[in-house]
Amino acid sequence: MIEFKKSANCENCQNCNFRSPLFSLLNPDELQMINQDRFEVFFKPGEMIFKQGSASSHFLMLNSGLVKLNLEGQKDRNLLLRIIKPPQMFGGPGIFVDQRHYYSATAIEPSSICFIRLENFRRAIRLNPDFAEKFIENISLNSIFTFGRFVDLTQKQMPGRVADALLYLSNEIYQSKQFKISLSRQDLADMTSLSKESFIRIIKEFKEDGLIVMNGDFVEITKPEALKKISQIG
Amino acid sequence: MIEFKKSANCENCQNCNFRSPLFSLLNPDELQMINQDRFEVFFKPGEMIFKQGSASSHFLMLNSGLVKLNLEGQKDRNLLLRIIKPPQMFGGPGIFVDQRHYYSATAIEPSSICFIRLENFRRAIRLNPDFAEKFIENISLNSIFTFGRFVDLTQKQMPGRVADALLYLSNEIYQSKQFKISLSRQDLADMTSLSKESFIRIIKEFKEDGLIVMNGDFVEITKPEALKKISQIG
DNA sequence: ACTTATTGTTGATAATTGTCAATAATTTTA
DNA sequence: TAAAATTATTGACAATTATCAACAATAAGT
Repeated sequence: MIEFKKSANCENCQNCNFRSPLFSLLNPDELQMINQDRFEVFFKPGEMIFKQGSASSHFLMLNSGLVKLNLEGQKDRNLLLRIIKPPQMFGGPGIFVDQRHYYSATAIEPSSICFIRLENFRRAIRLNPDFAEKFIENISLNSIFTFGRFVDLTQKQMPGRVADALLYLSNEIYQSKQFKISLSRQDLADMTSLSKESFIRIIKEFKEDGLIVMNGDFVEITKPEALKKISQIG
Repeated sequence: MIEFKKSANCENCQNCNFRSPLFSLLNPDELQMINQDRFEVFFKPGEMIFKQGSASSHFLMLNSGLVKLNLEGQKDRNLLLRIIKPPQMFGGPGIFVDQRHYYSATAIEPSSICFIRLENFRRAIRLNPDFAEKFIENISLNSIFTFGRFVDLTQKQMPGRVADALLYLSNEIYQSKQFKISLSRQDLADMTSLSKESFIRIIKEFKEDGLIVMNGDFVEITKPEALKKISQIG
C-alpha cells in the first residue's frame, strides 16, 4: 500500500523553510491547526493543479516551482492571468464564496505545493485578526494587479502588451535580464491576449530592433529602457 | 456658519433604512462604533466622489442613487468597471493596502453616500469574525465579477460586448426590460471597451434587427433571448 | 535513430475595430 | 429664447489584429 508522506521538505508548518510572510503572523497553536491535515504534492510541468469550475477544498501554498493561473473563456480561448512564484498562496476568490475555482492552475516548472484544509484556514482567519487583515491585503493586491492587467490588455496595442509581458517576466518572475522561459508561445499569447502568430511577429520586430535576444526559450532583454518606453506608449 | 447634519435620512446606523446585509452582522456596540464620525453626503449626477490615485480615508456606502466606477487608463481612455447600486459598499482594494483609490467613482444619479472612518471599519473587521468573513466574501465576489468582465472584454467582439452591457443594465442594474439609462454614449463605450462610434453602430444594428428599441436615454429590450444568444456567441 | 506529433515561424489575406470629418441633435449658458 | 457648447450619429477610410495555410523546427514515441 502506498504510504503518503506528510511532506518531503518539512514535517510541520512551524519550522517550514518555505513559509510565507502571511503565516508568520500565526502563533504556534494556530500554525499547528493549519498543519492539521496539511499535505504536500509535487507537480510536473504541464500538470494541472486544479481546474476552473471544480470544487475548491483546500487553500494552496506554492513552496517551490512556478505556476500559471488562467481564466478559461470563449471556446478554447484562455487568458493567462498571472504567474505564481514561491512563497505565494493561490486560493482563489471562490474560497469565501462557493468553494469553487474561478481560474485554472497549472505547474509550468516542477512544483511543490502544500494543501491546507479550507476549514482550518478559515478558522485561522476568524481567530487571528492580524492574519485576517494580512489576508485581505493579499487579495486586495491581487485585485489591484488584475485592474492593471485589465486596463493594459483592453487599451494597449500589440507592442505595448508584448513589452509588458517581457518586463513582467524579467522584473517580477525571473528577476533577471536573461532567463529561460518556461511558457509556450501560446501561453505568452494568452498572457497578452493576442493570437500566437501576432505575438511572434512583435517578438520578431523587437529582435530586429535589437531590444531583445530570443531564441527558443532563452530570452535576454538588451534594451530594457526601450521596452519600458514601448510599454508606456502602449 | 454652516452646520453639517450627521445624516438627513437616519440618525444612526442602528436604525438605518438603507442598511446593507453586511452591517446586519454587527451588534449594537459595533454599529455604534461604525456610526462614530460617520457622515452622509449627497452627490449630483456627474459629480466625482473620489478620484483614482487620491487618498482613501473612508469606507463608503451607497444608500440611494447610482454610481459608476472606472479605471483610468492610457491618456484619456477610461474603463467603466461596474455600476454600484444601493445598498452597496465601494471601498476599493486600497483600504487594506496603502489607503489610496485604485478607481474613480462618479455619481450618475442623485446619490446619498455614507462615509465611514476607515479606522472604525477596520476595527469592526478585527472584532467581528462574521463581519470579516462577509467582507471577504464581498470583495471576492467583486474579483469574480472582474474576472468575468476581463474575459468578456478581451475575448468577445463588438456585438457580444454590447449585448453584455445591455443585459447587465437590464438584469442587474435597472431590473426591468425597459429603463432610462443614466449613462452617456461615451460611458457605454467605456463599459464595452469600444470607441463611442463603434458602440453606436452596434446599437443601430440591434435596433434595425428589432432586438431593442432605443432613442436617446430610453431603452427597451424587446428580444432578450436573441441578445443573450449574441452575448454567448461572443 | 527514425517516424510521428507537436510547437514555432512566416507570408498572404481577410475581418475587426478605430479614426477623422461632417452633420444632427441635445443641453447649457447668456 | 437665441447662441454656444456639448453630445450623438453617420459615412468614408485607415489601422490594427486575426485567420488560414504552408513549412520549419523541436520534442515525443517506438
